[in-house]
Amino acid sequence: MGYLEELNDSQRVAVENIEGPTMVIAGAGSGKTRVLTYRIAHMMKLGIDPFNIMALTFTNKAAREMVERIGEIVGPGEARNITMGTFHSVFSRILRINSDRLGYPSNFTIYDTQDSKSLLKDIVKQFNLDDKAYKPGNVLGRISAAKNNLISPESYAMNEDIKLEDKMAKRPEMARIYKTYAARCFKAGAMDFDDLLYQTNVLLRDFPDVLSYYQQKFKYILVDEYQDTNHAQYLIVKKMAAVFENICVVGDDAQSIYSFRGANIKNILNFKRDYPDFKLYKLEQNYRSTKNIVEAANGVIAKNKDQIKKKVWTSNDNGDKISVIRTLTDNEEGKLVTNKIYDKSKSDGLMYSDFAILYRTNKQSRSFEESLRKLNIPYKIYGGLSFYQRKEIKDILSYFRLAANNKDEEALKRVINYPKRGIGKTSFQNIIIAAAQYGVSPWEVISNFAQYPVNINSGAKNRISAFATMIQSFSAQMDKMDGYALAQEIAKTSGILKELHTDKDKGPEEVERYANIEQLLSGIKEFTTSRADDESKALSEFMLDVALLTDADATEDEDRNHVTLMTIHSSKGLEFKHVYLVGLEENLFPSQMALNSRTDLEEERRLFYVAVTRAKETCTLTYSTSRFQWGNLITAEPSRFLDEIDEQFLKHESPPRAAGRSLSGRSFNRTTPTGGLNRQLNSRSLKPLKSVTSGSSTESTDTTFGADIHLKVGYNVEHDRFGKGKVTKIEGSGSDTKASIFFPRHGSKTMLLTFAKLKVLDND
DNA sequence: CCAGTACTTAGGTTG
DNA sequence: TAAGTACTGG
Repeated sequence: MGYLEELNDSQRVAVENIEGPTMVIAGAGSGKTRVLTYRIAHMMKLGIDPFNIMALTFTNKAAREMVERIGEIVGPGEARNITMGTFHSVFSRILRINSDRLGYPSNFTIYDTQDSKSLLKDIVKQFNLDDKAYKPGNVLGRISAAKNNLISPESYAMNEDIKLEDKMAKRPEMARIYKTYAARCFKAGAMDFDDLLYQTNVLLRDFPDVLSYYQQKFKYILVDEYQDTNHAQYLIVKKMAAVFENICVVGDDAQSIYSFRGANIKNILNFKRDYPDFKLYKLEQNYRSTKNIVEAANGVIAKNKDQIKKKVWTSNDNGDKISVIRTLTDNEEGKLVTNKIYDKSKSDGLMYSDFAILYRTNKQSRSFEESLRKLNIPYKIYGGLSFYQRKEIKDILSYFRLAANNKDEEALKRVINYPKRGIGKTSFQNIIIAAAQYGVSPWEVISNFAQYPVNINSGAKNRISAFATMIQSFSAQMDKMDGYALAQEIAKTSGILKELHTDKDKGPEEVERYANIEQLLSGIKEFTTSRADDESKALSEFMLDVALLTDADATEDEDRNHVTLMTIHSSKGLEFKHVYLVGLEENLFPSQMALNSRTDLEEERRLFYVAVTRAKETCTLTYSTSRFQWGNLITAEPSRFLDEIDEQFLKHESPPRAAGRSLSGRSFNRTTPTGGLNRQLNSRSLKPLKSVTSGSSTESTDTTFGADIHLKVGYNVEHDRFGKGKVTKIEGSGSDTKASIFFPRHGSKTMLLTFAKLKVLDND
């Protein structure tokens, strides 16, 4: 068992003691994942059947990587039999198997946040309520909190405290909305994210045989990031572990940063109460960061009142002090950080993937994006709008959803008139009203007007019926046709491809939208071809988990050498050699909303702790004295967290001022004409930057960057999507330069050079 | 029914 | 500022 020798003493005992309730408190960078991985591998070495192990992780990616590493120790075939994944994905699978108990179809749709909000908006409108008081986000948050605390619509309506709260918040009709929302979801055969946990609880509560089955099946349960579980998750785990009590939770109370979505830090503190004879292991040696970083972070987190006592330490070198840099504007902050990354990568011969820019809020990414683009540095933004939430992807997925589950109301709403087929809002509204009257789903109305008369003119009626027939024909193919073939068929027949393929306005965004659809389709193809013979290749199978996938889960087989931009929240569990933590200003970090309560402020502090401890070698903190917010410049104060770091760990740098350091003098590292541009486009679609400089920027030039790919008529080029082609025309100038290119396989395209992913093959 | 335009209002983190 | 919505004229 050589793997045991790779562990330090405290890690090893945590790996070896596999029986009974166990809590592992793991400081930042203390090898938590390694312990979890080896513990499971060790269990299997001792003869425990992987089918009896359930491991709940924070991201699907973490689960995948862990299975892979366990596979290296015990053999990949066996490792695959572990039930491993996020709460949401593991329990959605369990719910599909047992859906009939709850009256849901096994292919129930998973509504994402967009779907939920859209439905709530409808309901608020239908009830004629004030949409200012009942904003979809707020209403959903309220329902979500209720579900996370296992409060049904009925008990919600009867709870006096809740009634009072809602009355105070000027939302007296909340109970009615919750009830209707739940009913509409149920009728649509849909669960929202919170339902996946809520309904699992219902399942385990109301069906003792089901509970007993899973209690016997999962003799060993492991939960990662336990500090971020909410009440619903806590109860599921507790029930399932009740018979064998072989439950191992791993976490760090100092890194609890998800209370806003119901995470309850008390779960970790109450473990002792639930399992009095539990074993506690602490991992306190940090292997990741320098002494300066570890100790600076310790000093800050010590200011929190509520925490489990531990002393994180490291035997690593002192390393560099933490840099603190002030800039005058957010744009300057962007340029400064980008320049530093450029310089350091060159002087130290580093990969761009050694660098991360972390921020509190997604919108801060903008100034860094702009600067990185200008320096041609490849980057990837994580979070924000994920691939699956893009409009064109959601549109086509809605067809797939609707074909798989006709009752899916939100999918129907999305595509009944997309592409345009003359079915307007009023018609659809009347359908919804009729559906409510008859007590059926909208789909039943539109597929059977004879039985459910609706007040719609006959022309629209015919068009709707034609639409319903089309969907039915897709549904009929669902189990017969190969998923990829059906997806293609739907994309074509629905008119989506044509819609995105029209000859007019083929701007870069249209081109990319089309490319995204193609990417989705090729993803489906990959899915069907990778499936074993005994596994279903149906499109519905592909759809099962799509709503649960996030950007962080995307496999990165392509170019990994990019700077990472992400929120601190998404950086949890990751590490980078060089971390730039930006926007350290009062009201931004800590967030303005966290200033009113001690618990909120402590969570911000934990967030700061998480951010700093991502860094292995250097950590740079920046703040700006002014910042653009909603179009006007606001002044900003440095964050209190800067003051909370002991001066001995800090070095204050002054920003390199304009003299001789402006970007314009620097050459863009144009090794290949398209080098960085490609990756930026792959990373994320970005609108053309109209004026790149704004505010106080001192920068003088923003030349025809990107457009100076030296193309001439007659060149042969290669495009990521369209393959090889020949340039037939060049028009416009500067960043508006357009080229017409003839692709033998796709016809002639006109594209903006600034955005086209072109590679020049030759110039004969 | 649709497309273009004027207007309003954003508080933050995610599966 | 920018995105999303409501309105209005065709």
